[in-house]
Amino acid sequence: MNRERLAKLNVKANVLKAMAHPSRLCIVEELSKRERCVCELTEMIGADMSTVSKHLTLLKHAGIVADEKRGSMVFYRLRVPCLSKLFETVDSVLECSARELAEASQ
Amino acid sequence: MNRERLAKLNVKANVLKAMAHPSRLCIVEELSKRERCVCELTEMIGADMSTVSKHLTLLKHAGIVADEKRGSMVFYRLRVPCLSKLFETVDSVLECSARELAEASQ
DNA sequence: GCGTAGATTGGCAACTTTGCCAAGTCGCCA
DNA sequence: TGGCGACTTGGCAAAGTTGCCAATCTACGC
Repeated sequence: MNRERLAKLNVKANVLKAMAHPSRLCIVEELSKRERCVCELTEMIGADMSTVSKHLTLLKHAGIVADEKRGSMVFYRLRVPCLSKLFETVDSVLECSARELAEASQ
Repeated sequence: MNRERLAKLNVKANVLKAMAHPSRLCIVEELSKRERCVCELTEMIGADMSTVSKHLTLLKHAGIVADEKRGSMVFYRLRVPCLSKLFETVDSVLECSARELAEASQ
C-alpha cells in the first residue's frame, strides 16, 4: 500500500472512529436535529460533564462538530449539514443482518 | 437515556467501529469494487495474514462482509450492496475541513 | 471582590484494541 | 499418507480508549 493512500485511509478512519461510540453517536444524532449546549447533552447522556466535554473535543478535532461560546454556555452544532446518508448506511447494514436472522429462524 | 435507545446506539456504534480502522476501511473499499480472497487482501495491506484474518472476522461479526469458502481459499464480499453513501459522508466531512483550512490561510 | 454555574483540562486506573508469533485446521495434489 | 498452501485461532505484550475525580478557567450576578 502506498504512503498517500495510507494517509487518506487514516484520516477517513479517524472520522468514523470519532462517531464509533454510543455516547458520541447519540450526540451526533441529537445535533443533527438542532444545536445543543454541553449541559443539555450531559443530561441526555447521563455521564459526568467532563466526560461529555472530552467526547465533544474529540468530535471537534475530527471536524464533525463546531462550537460557539455564548455567555457562559458553549453551544455545539454539526459542521456538515447532513449526516443522514451515513445513518442510512449503518441502518441498511443492520436491516440486512435482521433480515438474515429472520430467514434463518423460519 | 432509556435502555432501548442505548442498545440501538451500541449496535450502530459497533458497525461504525468495525470500519474505523485504516486496514479495515481499505478492505471495505476494495470489496466495494469486487470480492477478494484473504491472500489478496493480505498482500494489499502488507500485514501478517493472521492480522488480516482477524480484521475480516471482526467485519463479519459486524454484518458488513460475508465469506465463502471455495476450495482451499476463502472469498470475502460486502453484504450490503453499496457503501458509497457512507464514503460520501466521510468525504464531505473532510472536504469541509479542507475548505476551512484553505480559507483560514488566505 | 466573591460565589456559583457552565465548561475544560490533567491525571490516572480499568479496560479494549492491535498485531505479531506459534500452533492448529482444512483442502488438494503427488 | 505426506506435504504444502490457504486460512483461523490462542496467547500475549504494547498501545490506545474510556470515564471518573479533582483542579482550573470563565462569565455572570450580587
